[in-house]
Amino acid sequence: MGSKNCMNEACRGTTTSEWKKGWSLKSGGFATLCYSCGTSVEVFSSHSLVALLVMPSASSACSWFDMPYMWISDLPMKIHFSVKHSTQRTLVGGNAEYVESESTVDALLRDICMNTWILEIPGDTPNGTFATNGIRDVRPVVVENQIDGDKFSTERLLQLTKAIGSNDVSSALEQLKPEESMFKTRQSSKRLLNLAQQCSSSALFKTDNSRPKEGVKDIYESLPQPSLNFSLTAPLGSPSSGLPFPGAIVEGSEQSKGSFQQGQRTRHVLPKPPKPSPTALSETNKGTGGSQTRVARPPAEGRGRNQLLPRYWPKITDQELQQLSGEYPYLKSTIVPLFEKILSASDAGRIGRLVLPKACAEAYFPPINQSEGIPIRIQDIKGKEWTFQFRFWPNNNSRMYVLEGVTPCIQNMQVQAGDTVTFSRIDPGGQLVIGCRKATNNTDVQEAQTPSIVNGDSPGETSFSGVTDNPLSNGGRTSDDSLQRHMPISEKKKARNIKNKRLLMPSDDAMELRITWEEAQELLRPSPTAEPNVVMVEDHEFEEFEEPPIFGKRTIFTSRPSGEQEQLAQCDSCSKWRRLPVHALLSAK
DNA sequence: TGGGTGCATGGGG
DNA sequence: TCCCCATGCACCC
Repeated sequence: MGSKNCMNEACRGTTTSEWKKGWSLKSGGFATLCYSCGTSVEVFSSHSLVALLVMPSASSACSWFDMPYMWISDLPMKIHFSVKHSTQRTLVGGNAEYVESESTVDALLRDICMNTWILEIPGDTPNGTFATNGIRDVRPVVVENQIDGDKFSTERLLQLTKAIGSNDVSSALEQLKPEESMFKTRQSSKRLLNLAQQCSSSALFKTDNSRPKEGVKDIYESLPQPSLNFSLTAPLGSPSSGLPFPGAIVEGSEQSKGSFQQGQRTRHVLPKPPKPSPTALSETNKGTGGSQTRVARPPAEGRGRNQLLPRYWPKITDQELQQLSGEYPYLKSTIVPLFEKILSASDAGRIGRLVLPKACAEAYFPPINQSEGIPIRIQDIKGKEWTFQFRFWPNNNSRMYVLEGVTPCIQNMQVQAGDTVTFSRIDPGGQLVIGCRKATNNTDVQEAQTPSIVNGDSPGETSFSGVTDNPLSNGGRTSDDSLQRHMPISEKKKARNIKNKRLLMPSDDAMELRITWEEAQELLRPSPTAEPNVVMVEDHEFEEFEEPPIFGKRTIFTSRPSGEQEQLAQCDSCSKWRRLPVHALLSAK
């Protein structure tokens, strides 16, 4: 057995009181480090991390960092990290040569924070990788160093660092004056996009020093230009960009941690929202501006995304996206809407099972092989984390995916059947987020309430009272449940058969029909083009029309000089008042 | 007996 | 005709 060397190239020590495990190695196992280096790695891994990305001209800040800086191979930048530790000064210097877009830096830092990166310690340490191990409490701060380096003073850095030290990222960021805002030039946007894209396309970087840097440039060239939509809705990737990042790997040690995220992030793509089309993949909120346009967005790519029905496409406005982003001050810009579903009665019922569209489940949730499934953590938009059981049932040679245990969450969000639950993902990181949207019109509600609209009405009645009953408002048991319990089987089947959505009409229309025949009569009027024939019936003169009456503006009843009642309706075309056709009157009686 | 669980059924796309 | 999925329902505890 040969002598051991510390695998930190800067050390290479051969003697130590204790050998420690360092970063994971491509070849498996961990780097062997001397006690000192190993301890540094431990400290780094177990404490909050503060990363400051600064422009090269601020490289003087490097003198502050007391840890090996991280060279992200294949990326045209260096990031210096240091450990935020109670006994240590928290600051980092570094240089990121290509930083422009706030959103991309956010994405980068977010990824650093929430995922595991394999970072290479600079120098000739081909096997020297370093895992950040998804440090969750990282508070990344992006600090601009203006091209004019004077604006980015050491003093300023210290100010910011002080804020950081209190773990108050917001205040640290707020201290950044607008003129200090980074990322103002467009010059390097592509490179930054690429950077963030690479960061987000894999939670785990495998570095490869042997790869020529030209490859990076190729990726730049194929990147889309940043835009609001891009930054907010588009995952940082594009199929045409040649992603996944060629160096991306799924490290075995981390696979269990987020395997499904890996798979997605290496391929995800979210095309720009389609233009609102009259064919109804979109709906626009009344009286709102463009930012409120609710657009059905083809979701981020996932397994089987192509099979995703448009009805499950997330319909989310830019404004909502921004609101979502607002929930994550430093996570903004990469909330990726995945899919949504209008809650059915059974989804929102007491059983607590939310049926997931199969394609969505298979596209965006971890693959499961066992029927009992796996627990899955999903945050709501308030950041509260819920654990559901994601599982499936065999069903006709297929599967039926459900989320179990959703009742508390459903109740917490105060949603009910007809409301929409949305599933999004924070990228990078892959954290699933569940949100909700209240039904904006009765159609959605009614659709989900179909079971309540069963033959509860006796023949001859014209009431559509079932429409207004919300089955979820009383705990999910629908009114027809009790009815059906007392029905013979055949009647039950009949009742079920009536649950035909195509027979339904929007509630507004139904409401229109919740009137008496007398009231309906007032709405009858002759067709505008109809010419009456005057007929005498039992000495009474009636205008008779060939064409049936139509529903329209209310009619009025008047009395003739003879004392007889007649019904008049105003003609649309000529505005003249006309008598209603006799058969309308007769049938009304 | 009531609630939970898992599968079956059947309408509808 | 196939597949999805909302919901029914039998079984179990």
